[in-house]
Amino acid sequence: MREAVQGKNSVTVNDVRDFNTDHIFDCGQCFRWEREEDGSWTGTAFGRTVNIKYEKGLLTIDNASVKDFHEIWEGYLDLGRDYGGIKKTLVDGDPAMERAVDFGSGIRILRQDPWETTVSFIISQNSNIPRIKKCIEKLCELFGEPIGEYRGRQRYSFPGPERLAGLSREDLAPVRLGYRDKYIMKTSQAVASDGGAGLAEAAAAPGPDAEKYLRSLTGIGPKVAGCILLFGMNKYGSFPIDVWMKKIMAAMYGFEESDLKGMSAYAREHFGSLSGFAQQYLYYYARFNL
DNA sequence: AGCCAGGCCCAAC
DNA sequence: GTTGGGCATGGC
Repeated sequence: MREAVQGKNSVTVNDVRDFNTDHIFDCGQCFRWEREEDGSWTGTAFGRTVNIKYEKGLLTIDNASVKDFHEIWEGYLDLGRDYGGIKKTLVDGDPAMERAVDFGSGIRILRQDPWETTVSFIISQNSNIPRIKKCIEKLCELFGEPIGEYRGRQRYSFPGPERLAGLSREDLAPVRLGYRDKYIMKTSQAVASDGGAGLAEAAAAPGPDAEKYLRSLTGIGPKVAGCILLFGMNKYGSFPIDVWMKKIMAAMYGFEESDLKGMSAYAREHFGSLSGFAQQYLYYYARFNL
């Protein structure tokens, strides 16, 4: 457990390494964080809105208590993990990976809520990040719970499966989900049908079992499942491949962009249980350099 | 204006 | 089991 110091409605943590808020919140793993003028980031997770600032080893979380820090943010930000060690392992004998790791050296894989991650990545398919963010914010405004005002704006929680399961296409129309509306409806109904037990079991199960459950839901194929496994279920052997990953795997490792199987096999062999971390360094590098 | 986006479903091989 | 067309919408 990290030592955290209570300030005026804020918490500070010292000696945080391998951490960069721009890398973390702008690497496509989360959609509810916005960059402020001063370079800090404001966002909502697990029903709380905070502002996170990082400078030279000092992490400041505003609108949070030490209790919140240990209950939510320490885990969410994955502060217990040795990213230095992970990077060293990945970079060893791989100059391409070294470039990617240097570029996104402060990336951390957030430990997000499984349900929010599931819905978010169903929405993400065949879309782009600015639009995905807008859809999710609208979804929360319309169907989440108001959780108080922060920095001059009312904030909303992410709506649970029971709430979304009761909605019609007409209800969802203002969210502008396009054809994904029926995926959200069907998956919400399926998850709510057992009170979320199936999803919770999947999150606690080994990767392949979790993937089987996710693939049984409507609107979740291999790529979306991979993202949910990685960002919402702590399955770090997952290596989701989207169009950007195809491009970077072609550019850096010489694959044909159509050779998904080859890419997956390569990740399994060379990155193994660290495939998810490798994927994030490569994805972030691709997004800003290709 | 037109192409593309953190793809999936479904039908046809 | 693989492949290809269709899909809603908006960012750029």
